[in-house]
Amino acid sequence: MTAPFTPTKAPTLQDVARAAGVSQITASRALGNPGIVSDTTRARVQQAVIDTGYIPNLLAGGLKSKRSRMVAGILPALAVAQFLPTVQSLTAALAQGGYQLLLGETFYDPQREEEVLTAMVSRQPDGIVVMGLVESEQARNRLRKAGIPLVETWDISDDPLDMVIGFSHPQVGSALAEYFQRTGLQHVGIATGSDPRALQRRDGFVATWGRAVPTAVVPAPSNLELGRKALGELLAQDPQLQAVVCSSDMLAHGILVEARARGLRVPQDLAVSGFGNADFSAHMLPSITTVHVDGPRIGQLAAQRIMDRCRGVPPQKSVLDLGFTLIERESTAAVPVPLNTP
Amino acid sequence: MTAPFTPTKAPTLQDVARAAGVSQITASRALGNPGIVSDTTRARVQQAVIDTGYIPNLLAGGLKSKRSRMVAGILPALAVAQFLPTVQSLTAALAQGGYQLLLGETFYDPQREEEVLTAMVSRQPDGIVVMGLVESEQARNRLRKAGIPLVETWDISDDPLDMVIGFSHPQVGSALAEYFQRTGLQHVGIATGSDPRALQRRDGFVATWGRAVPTAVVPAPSNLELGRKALGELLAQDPQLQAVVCSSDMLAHGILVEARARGLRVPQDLAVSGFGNADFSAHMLPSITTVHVDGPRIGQLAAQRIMDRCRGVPPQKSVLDLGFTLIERESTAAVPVPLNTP
DNA sequence: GGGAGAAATGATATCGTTGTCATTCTCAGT
DNA sequence: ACTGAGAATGACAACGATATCATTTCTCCC
Repeated sequence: MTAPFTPTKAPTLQDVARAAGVSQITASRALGNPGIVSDTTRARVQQAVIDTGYIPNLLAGGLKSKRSRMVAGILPALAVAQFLPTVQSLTAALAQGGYQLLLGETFYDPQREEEVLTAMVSRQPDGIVVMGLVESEQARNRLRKAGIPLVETWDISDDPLDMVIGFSHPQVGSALAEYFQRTGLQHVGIATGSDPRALQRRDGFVATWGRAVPTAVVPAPSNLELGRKALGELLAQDPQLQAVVCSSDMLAHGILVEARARGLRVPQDLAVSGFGNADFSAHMLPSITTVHVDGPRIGQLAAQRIMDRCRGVPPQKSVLDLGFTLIERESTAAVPVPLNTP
Repeated sequence: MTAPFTPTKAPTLQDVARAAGVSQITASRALGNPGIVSDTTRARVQQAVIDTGYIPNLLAGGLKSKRSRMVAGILPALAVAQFLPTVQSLTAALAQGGYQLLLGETFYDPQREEEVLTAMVSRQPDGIVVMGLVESEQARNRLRKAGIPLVETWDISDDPLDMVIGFSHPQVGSALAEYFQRTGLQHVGIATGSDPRALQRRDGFVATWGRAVPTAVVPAPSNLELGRKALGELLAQDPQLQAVVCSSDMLAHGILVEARARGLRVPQDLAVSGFGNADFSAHMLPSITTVHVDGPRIGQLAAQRIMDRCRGVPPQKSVLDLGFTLIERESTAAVPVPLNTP
């Protein structure tokens, strides 16, 4: 029978203070608010920290100060590649400010979302960053009451819980529809993941396109294999298919592969577009036309907004539309009508 | 001048106890140790929780109980795709046990590693999971003293800090060398990321191969573009190049693309292998020969070991070699000698 | 030299929970 | 009815830091 793991007794601020010959509270100030202690005291405390190997207990500090210096980051799944640059820049920006990221995955499941959010809130994060919007109405209510600074990202909303940094998915769909309208291609299909934002882009596309189009919906998160299958489905729906609009670059990649397997040339026989501007898209053969969104900036801004708010900076405009850019590349380059036609 | 954000006064256990008409400590037990309170009391407390909207403060609980119910997860960067399945299964397994993941990125930088680990330790995690081994000697010392359950993963080690779950990178390199030796190909090159484990695989390859090979080292994390460039470098070093061994599937993918750009057929003119068995590898044209490692299992085992240790289960064998599998696919399929030759 | 004001330090209470020990209550067994 | 074991509950202190208010020490200027 072994005793459960218990941390070996670590030195506390009390030990540091004793070693430095000052009171505990002075030691606390020397570390947390160095400006208000004398130079000699500060030096003595700093030396004592080194001697004792003291590492502050942020749980204890956070309990009293109500600043946990943690931020919750919630996303559907790490496998959703489009969010990774955002999460990466978020952690980096937070780390710089002394904050850490608490990670939660919802798997596009409202119930999981509620559980994850409750688990997060109980850890008293100083802020919450959500990839996408908070779906569950119950979760929305609880978050409103919790009053924790919150940033919803990768979307915009009429009814934000707090702050929103993103762009309009219907507009993306609409822009893609306009782009393909200019190509003059008639037989356009859609391959889309089943997540809410991808479906919004599809709806935006269809609305602007003006008529129904063959569609293959694959479960999110999408991948290359699903892209290959999707092309089969779309060709079954319309053997004269000329173009496929995809909800992710990996899906578009799958279309590319399957097209080659079937002897279809891209873009001559089939035009393909993606979404997200993945790091591989510019370097494929053919390179993939896609929609670029500044993911790292989203993460960086979210981190900044939350840290600002904790420092007492008044809230800025709460809905920030970062927009998007359609990047035309080889996978749709055989367009008969030039892009800049008015 | 706005006041800094402060959480609105949330109901505490005290409020729940008052609402339920019991003492605070009984309320605590009703929630944390339901077996030892009477059925009626438990029901009253649970109702009070709902009425008040109580969410426990795990910071406070953790301070006293010395159980933060958080686990630190440290990886070089989220952009290193091979770790994602591990992190994903880790968060999932931890969430199931009521634990949350604190994320830290080191960017292959020992100093960052130290900073990140200090930041983590100060949040009193119940365990730490590191992708790879802890590099910095100073960090290793501090972690030894901290006495926190720790799992190093994706590698094995003679001198583990605590627990290790992974496999031998030199052995991977060696297995690849043996495989390519059976093919009879003479002109083999290596395209590798600059991270320590990729370099170990390279060294293992070279040791078994028996002589120096053309090598292109690209900065980690690797991507498709770097793979394309690497093929150029390797062809410059050896115009008769017949095969490229890559340190990641994305790098191999880049080789594939660049080969096509140069009119080289894979595998007839150039054999290519990767590492990691990315989700796209099996579905490419040609599919990519690669080395498979059970990433999700690593995450799941790491979570289990740490949670077990917190529950008092005695430490198991501290070094666990999960091995790896070489998966032969089309990108090396034109081998003249059958794979199973003794 | 005296006193005002700032700088530096300290004492005490507190954050919200759980561990420990003490107390009350219930009920079977004699 | 009495004892004692066990169940159920409670009182109190403590976790390790910071907020608040109080006190001491120093500096500077008239």
